[in-house]
Amino acid sequence: MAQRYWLMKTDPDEFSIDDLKKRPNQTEPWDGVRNYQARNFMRDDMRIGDPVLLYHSGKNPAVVATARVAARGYPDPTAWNPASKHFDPRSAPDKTVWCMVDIRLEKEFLRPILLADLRKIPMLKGMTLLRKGNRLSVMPVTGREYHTIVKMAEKNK
DNA sequence: GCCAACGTTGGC
DNA sequence: GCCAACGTTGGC
Repeated sequence: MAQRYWLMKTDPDEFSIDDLKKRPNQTEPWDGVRNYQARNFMRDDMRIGDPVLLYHSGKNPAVVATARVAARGYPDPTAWNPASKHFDPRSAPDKTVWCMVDIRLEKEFLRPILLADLRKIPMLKGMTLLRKGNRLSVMPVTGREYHTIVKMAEKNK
């Protein structure tokens, strides 16, 4: 299969790039995703080494870094932990409903690339992220989209 | 803080 | 199987 590229959202109040930086190997299991489409991408399509754009939602929404898939899809144990806010009683260790991948930080952007700025780039007009009402937290991006955004970040010195 | 858009649930 | 009601996401 051709190289795949991804964009993954996180609410920085929950888990931000600064949290990711502090993790061992700057790697984190991407737990807590509770959307079937996003789960299917992680379970079925993401491969180790796939490039990922890391996105902060909320205030000043922006792409903040590049990252890599560091582990293929595997069961998300928070789903059967009653103490977790992402607990789902339908899930169990022997009956997985939810999956996650590991994400390793690659390079933090010197300056975040704001969503508002992405909207100004004609090349990015078709991006899933920019679609009205988009709520997916894990989504594919094209290679052209990925490289366009990385170049914007490199220029932003 | 508001609200549009979306996904899920549950009654029928 | 339909669809109204509800809860959540997330931009503004």
